[in-house]
Amino acid sequence: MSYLYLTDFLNLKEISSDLQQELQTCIQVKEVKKGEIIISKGDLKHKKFYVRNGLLRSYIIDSKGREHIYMFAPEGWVVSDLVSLTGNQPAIMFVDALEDSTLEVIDDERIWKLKDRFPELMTSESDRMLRRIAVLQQRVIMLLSASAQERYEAFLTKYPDLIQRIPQKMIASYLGVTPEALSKIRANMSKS
Amino acid sequence: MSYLYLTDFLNLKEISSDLQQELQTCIQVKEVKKGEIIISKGDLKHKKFYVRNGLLRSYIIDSKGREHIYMFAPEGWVVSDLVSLTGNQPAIMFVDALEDSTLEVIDDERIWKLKDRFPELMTSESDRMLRRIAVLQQRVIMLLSASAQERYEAFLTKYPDLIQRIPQKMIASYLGVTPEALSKIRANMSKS
DNA sequence: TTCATTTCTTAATCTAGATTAATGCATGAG
DNA sequence: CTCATGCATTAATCTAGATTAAGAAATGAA
Repeated sequence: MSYLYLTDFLNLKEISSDLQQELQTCIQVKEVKKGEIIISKGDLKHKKFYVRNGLLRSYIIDSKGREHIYMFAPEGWVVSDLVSLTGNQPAIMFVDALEDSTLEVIDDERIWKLKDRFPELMTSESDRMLRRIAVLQQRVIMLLSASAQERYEAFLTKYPDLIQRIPQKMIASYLGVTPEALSKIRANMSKS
Repeated sequence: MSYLYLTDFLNLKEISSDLQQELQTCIQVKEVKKGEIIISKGDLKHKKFYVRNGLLRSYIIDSKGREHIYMFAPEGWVVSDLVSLTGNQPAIMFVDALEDSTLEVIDDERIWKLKDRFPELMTSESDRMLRRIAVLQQRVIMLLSASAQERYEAFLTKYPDLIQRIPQKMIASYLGVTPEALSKIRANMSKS
């Protein structure tokens, strides 16, 4: 039954049964509990994870010991420390589960080898990268130009379904403000 | 003589003369003067530009009329409003020249058509996207976790050659601070 | 259920960086 | 060369959001 998820992961409408079968050997299903850490800073052979269901987050811990959330990954998203991973570097981020989740561990090297025979894999990867760039671009623009309240409002609009699933203090961290500041903003907003 | 540049753009060591010839038809050299605007917000059929030499920047203008620099593009870089471009949307950014520059205007649709015959084009594009993601990731992390001074110091380290070429107020804009704040930071730094 | 641990909220301060404003310097156009 | 416009600097204020602290509400483990 995981064919469905793979197709989704690859963002391909049509997928040949040949490719389907090959891809089966490139993924491995993994169940994780809420709170479980999947990638730690320093990990060397970390992986890419497709979220079948549940919710993950990736975050850094800065030099002063503060946590900053880089992204959330609900169902359908892929998380990893992409930059470290492709550069064969130790991870600089942590990834953990905010909910019990079902993941597909992606064996990227194996998929890489299929690219000659299935060029559509390249297209799919480009698509996914472009979407990541779009998210990051928007994030940079918001951090540069919008107030804390504006960033929160944009988050509400963009990810309305995530609000109920993520503790406020983590949304605050994602937005680059303290939990206290976000609380004040919310109080203000509900007044007017 | 522009073969050299194309090869560089594609990030390929070896390039077949067949591909080389095809690529010639996909680029067009363009000279721009300092101050010239190359992409404006709202533009529909905007392009991708490879900077052969010179220096460009891309920036947005927010709802309050403030300018925020999204990136600088010195020689060897590619600029465009990538997200809008691939989504066939009107540009949300401006791109202009900070120095007289020589550009290669890239006809992406035409290159796209070559991808079946030259799969190495896909690899090259993926590489470039990944590097863009790496830059954006670092930018988000800095904006979330570092003080204005720390961001400036990181900029100095990462782009030492750009300092002399870019007015201070534009570096300030890139870092997300006012020119006055950056000036104070620099005064502080030179004291100690 | 009960207790302990987080999370959220409110409030009093504090501070990095914004705003405003004035001055001296470059730089480029004529 | 001269003037005008924009750039960098300094300084006086102001403010969004940080910090600190404490209590209330929610969550979770035993």
